[in-house]
Amino acid sequence: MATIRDVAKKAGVSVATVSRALNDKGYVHEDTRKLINKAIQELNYKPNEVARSLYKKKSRLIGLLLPDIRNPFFPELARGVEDTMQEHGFRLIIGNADENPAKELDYIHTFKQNNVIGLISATNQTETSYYESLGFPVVFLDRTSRQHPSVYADGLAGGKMAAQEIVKRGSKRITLLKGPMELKTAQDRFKGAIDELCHSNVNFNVMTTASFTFDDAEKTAQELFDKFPETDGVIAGNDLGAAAILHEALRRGISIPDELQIIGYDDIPLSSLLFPPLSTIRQPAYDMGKEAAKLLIAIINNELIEQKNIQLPVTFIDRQTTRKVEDNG
Amino acid sequence: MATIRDVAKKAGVSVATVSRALNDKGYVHEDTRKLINKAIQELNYKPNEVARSLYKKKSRLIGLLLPDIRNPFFPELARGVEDTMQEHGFRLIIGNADENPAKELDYIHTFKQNNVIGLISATNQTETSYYESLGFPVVFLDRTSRQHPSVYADGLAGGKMAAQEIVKRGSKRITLLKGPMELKTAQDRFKGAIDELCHSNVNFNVMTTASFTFDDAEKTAQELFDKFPETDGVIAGNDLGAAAILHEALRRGISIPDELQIIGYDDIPLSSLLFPPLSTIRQPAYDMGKEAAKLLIAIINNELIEQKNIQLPVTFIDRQTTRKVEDNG
DNA sequence: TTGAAAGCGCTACCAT
DNA sequence: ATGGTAGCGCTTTCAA
Repeated sequence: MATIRDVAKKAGVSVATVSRALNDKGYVHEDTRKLINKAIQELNYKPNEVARSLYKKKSRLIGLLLPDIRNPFFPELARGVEDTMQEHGFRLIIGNADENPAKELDYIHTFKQNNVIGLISATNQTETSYYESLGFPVVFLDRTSRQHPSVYADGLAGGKMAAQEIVKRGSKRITLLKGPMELKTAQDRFKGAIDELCHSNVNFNVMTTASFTFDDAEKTAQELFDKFPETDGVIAGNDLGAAAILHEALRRGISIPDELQIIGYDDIPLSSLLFPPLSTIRQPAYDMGKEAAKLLIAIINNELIEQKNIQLPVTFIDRQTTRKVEDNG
Repeated sequence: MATIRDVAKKAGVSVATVSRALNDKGYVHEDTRKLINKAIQELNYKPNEVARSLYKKKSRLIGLLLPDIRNPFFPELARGVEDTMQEHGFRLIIGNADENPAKELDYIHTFKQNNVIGLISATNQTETSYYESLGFPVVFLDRTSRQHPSVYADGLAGGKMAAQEIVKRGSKRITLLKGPMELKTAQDRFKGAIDELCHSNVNFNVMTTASFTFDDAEKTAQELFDKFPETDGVIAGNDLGAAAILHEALRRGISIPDELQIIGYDDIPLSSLLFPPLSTIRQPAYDMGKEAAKLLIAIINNELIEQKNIQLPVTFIDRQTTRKVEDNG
């Protein structure tokens, strides 16, 4: 591996000059620059980012912490972050916290020890103390926060919307699935839904799901039909949960959406691939990632931030697990 | 951030002694060690990995390069790698190459510039020259290779198995979906299937899918039913593709599995959540990730490797997009 | 058993 | 416009 010394020697200049040429800082004569570039070419020289980072105490690396890489919502988020970071010359290192505080802390250390220049965290932990005095800016993604900059979708509105749409379409005995307690975003959408349901003229009951994983989704689905067989409308905590409900309903020969309506949450790519395609509340995952990246970059560049908590709107995606609305006039 | 100097000062010893204590190298008196540990505690000292890495030219970081983080197969792979690496004290940095050679190369540079100690690559590019003379070991995952160590599932057997099972269950006019040309693993399973089909007594035709993405899967599904309406059995290139076929078939009112049988490939978590649940050839993604991690660690530790190309078996998962087999005697 | 000092590759200050 | 050099935090000889 060629070093800056090798380049300097080959170009017949000092390392200081090479460094200046490399970073476009200070004066470098045009001819000298050409000499240097030639040497760089010939040696296939790439600056050692570790040495750079050691001196500057900042790398070009951004940490991205995901709670569960297996939930399709998060890769989508990650892509939004990645694409934006790429454009701005930052590189992403992704950590998967696995809904596990110990792993989360571990990754935060790794990020810190490797001099990341900033961190985007999409984990669910309430333990915000991990993020204090890290020495680099943090943006929370898919999570609200007062103290830290954050990007999230409007969960209250989303929950309300889900309830409105399913009621409007005629469900009378609704089961509302409540996501994990510790997940603030899940609680928001739950709260939005329950508010709306309380103000409407329908019966409903509430079931709590332990987590947003495949396994728990399947368990919850089974339980739902055993406990509340008269349900004619389900508002799920996320699309994975909705997919499991849909699956179980079809298995039991329940006709969708005639006997049972289902509304999911997230609009993960899989949702349109289900049959019938899933009606859901769409969170703009990719855009959320993009916004978080832009926000972090702005902070890194010390731009003044007009809005450090960005809330993105959600939309109802009217597919085929809900009936066509009757009134339209 | 406390440095090793601070610790040394506080403990009243030299930095060299602290370093020795830190790394369990050379002699350190028990009393001195206690003093040092106390200082480390009080200062909440964490060694700077960047400085370490600069000197040793090796970090504790492992690069993992994924072709497409949105395809659920890869997060599964990643989890296998991650869990094993975690156990051994290595940290993972994940890059998403997005099926894009430029991004792939870019990540390889990032890994190199950040002194990763090893790399696991699950990308599809045939461009193996990127991986020459990197200065650290590389293990290919979900990809065969002669020159480099690799871990993959038996695609030939998988394709053959898919064909056998669907023929055994009575499909007579089969459409075989062929994955992207540049994807060696896809070609293997295709080859396995077509070999078997040629030796059997059924008609079949072949359709090529552009890529293994959600969008292309949907397009291919539409096309299939337009072009080959008489198809009574589909062997898909992967589960995403199979899900799209299933979706389109149900949309057109085709009864599954009575009129049409479908076999997928991968067994991603979503497959059992579809309705009817998808019959598929299972690749042990998590285990593949684990094996790749173990192999890389062995190479890093200079252990002698008895087997540098590890092939894992695939299995047929008999769910409900295939009929029950008739003969069983 | 311990410490002084060199050096990993780079940047930035200060001379020239 | 260019170069010498200190120093980022750590590990590792080598000497004591």
